[in-house]
Amino acid sequence: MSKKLVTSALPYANGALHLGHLAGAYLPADIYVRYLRLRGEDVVWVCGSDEHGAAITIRAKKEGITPQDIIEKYHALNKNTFEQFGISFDMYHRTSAEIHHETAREFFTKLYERGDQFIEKTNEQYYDAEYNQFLADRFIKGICPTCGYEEAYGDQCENCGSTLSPEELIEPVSTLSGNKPEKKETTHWYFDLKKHEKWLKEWIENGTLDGEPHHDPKAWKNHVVGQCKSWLDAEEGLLPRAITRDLDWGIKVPLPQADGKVLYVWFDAPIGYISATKAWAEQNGKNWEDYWKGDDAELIHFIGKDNIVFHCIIFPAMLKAYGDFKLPTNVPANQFLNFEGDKFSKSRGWGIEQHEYLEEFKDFPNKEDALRYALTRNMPENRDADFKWDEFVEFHDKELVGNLGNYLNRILVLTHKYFDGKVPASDVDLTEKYADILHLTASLAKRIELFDFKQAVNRLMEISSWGNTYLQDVSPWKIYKENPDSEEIAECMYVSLQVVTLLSALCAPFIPFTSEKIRNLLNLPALQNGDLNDILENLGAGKPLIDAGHSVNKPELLFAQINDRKDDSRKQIIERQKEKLVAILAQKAAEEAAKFKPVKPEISFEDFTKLDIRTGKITAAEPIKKADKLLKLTVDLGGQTRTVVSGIALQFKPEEVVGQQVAVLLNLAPRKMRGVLSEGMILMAENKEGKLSFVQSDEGFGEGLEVR
RNA sequence: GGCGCGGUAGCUCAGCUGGUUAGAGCGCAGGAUUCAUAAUCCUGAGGUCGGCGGUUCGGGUCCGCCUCGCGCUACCA
Repeated sequence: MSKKLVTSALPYANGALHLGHLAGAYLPADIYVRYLRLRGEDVVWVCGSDEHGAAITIRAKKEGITPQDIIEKYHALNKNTFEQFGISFDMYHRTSAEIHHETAREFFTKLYERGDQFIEKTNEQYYDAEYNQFLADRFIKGICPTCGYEEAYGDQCENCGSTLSPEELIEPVSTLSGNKPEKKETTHWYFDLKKHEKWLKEWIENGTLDGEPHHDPKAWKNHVVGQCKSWLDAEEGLLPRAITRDLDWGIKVPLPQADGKVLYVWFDAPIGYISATKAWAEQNGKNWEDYWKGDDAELIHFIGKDNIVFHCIIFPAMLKAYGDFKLPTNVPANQFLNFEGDKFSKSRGWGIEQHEYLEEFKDFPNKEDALRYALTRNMPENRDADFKWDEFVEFHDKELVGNLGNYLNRILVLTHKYFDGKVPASDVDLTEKYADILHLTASLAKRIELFDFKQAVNRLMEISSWGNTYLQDVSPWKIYKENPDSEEIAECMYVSLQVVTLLSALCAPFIPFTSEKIRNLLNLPALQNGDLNDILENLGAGKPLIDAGHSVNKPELLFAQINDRKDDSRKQIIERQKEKLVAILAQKAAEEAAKFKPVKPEISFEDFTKLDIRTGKITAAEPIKKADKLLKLTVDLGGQTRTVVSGIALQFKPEEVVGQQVAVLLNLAPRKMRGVLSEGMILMAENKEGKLSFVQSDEGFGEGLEVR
């Protein structure tokens, strides 16, 4: 039997996870793994906390605590929350563990010793002399060259969103000492991805590895293969990627000349899958290598779409460079889940985190499965999806309550009513009765195997729906009025109890808590690994899944309706969530209205007079090739005309701006853009929506006049 | 501009390697039923499958062009 190793993206131990994470990489993997276990497969599912990286140290410094405090907090929170949702990892490890440090160092050393995998580069980087430390991008703050924001980081300005490098910051400051950092030479190692480009292309596009078939590329999701191709087909190809950083939090680079350097977190994180497997194997008396290197080993990564390139290109390249490791047979990445029409955003409070949900819904019966179901039903498998509370309610009340829960309840009530809670005997031909549900069951299984969980869970409801329809068609309550001893009643209940038993097992991967409840109500033993095989076999052979004479327990409701006339407590929980969103929107609107951008640092009058701004008129305009946003403008300045390139093409068509009065900054250093030399800058005002408006003098006032 | 993903009923989405009258759930209209958590079941209305062209006996499904949405990327002095 093949050995399957399943991984889910390691959550960064710097914060809690929201519903989008759950729907992206953990819930689908849980469904898949639970299913495989029920089929008796040899499967191991590993995950864990990703606990390195500069973001954690920065946050620690800001909050006056240690990085260790942070990772302890979030490792515990995330691990615990996953457990509560029934996310059934075989191992939830952490990258701060010694076994991981060893594994990652060993991995690095092996590639280093191969000699041809890494490129060593020395360049100048900012250094904080007081702290005796090189500064990672995020340790440097300064003024954003684009928007003038004073708190921009060395990698990104959080005000305008532009991507920066530390060198671009104006007046850079170390966040450690607050001093101006100095430049100093430092050496780093880069992974030479270019060497792997050729076989990666083969592997991704054709599914062949070393000339042998490896996997069916058509079985991979379109967007996964597409994004990989987009990288592999890029003009410049795959660029070398830095594997080391100057930082004191992480895995020390195992080289004598690399004091004060750690492995870049992206390099050590995926190796976490390996060390987690080692830890699991140690605890369970297994050999981890069977799952990573064995001939019959299969590797499957569950991730969100932001991680595709790492798991389909970079990590496979690392594994191949190391040698012996099997590469993933599939990477069923999900897209993103939005929340009520917008992206999840912690800072804006938009969305709900997993542990928050558990807290807010603590009085909501079967809250774990209610959410698991809603997220599965609307999983972002092939495109972005949107989580809405109204949909949550609809799925819950219509499908879990009305279809599944109600069906079980009907069957249990009738079994007690007519047969004293015992499964009646019947000589009905089950093969014939099973025809439809056998087909649906096979389809459900197939869909899970294809990572199509949304369709799979639909099949589950279709089976329940088949049961409801069948019951309605026979209507034993009608027959009972005429002839209480009719064979037909026994037959109908006998068949229905088979269906309910089938549902108790088939629902387990999706809604495990409910599965357990149904098993209890049916007075059946808890499901064991491999049980689904027996069930499928009996189903195919027309044999009963629950025997005549077996006693079932008294009915109990599986799910309590949210829109309940007699009890609005659950509806109130939902309403509270919706109200929170309304409040956030209102607050946001208020803030926007009151916002006044901070004034830039004071300048002297002399500074101002350096600017030479004059009135002008656009006399010609044309688009620039291969540039979406740029227009080439010819501006009449009275005694002179100039060519100015302006980034306004998204909002203005060339013909619209001809004749436009403008103000032009004339003494700005000329600059070539997309092959056109720009000799000035058109002044524009920009509103909150990003809409542009020309700054201009009155029509006919004149060209070339100075603006002061 | 380049690359990728997507555009199917009012809404959310299925439609495998091209093949008979294009499907489901919700919503809507009508009806049946009472075992059941105002649950269930049946019937119906509703789609020029983003647009144009091509390959084919036949295209939602393949190819080309266009268009719209999203993502990455270049450009924004």
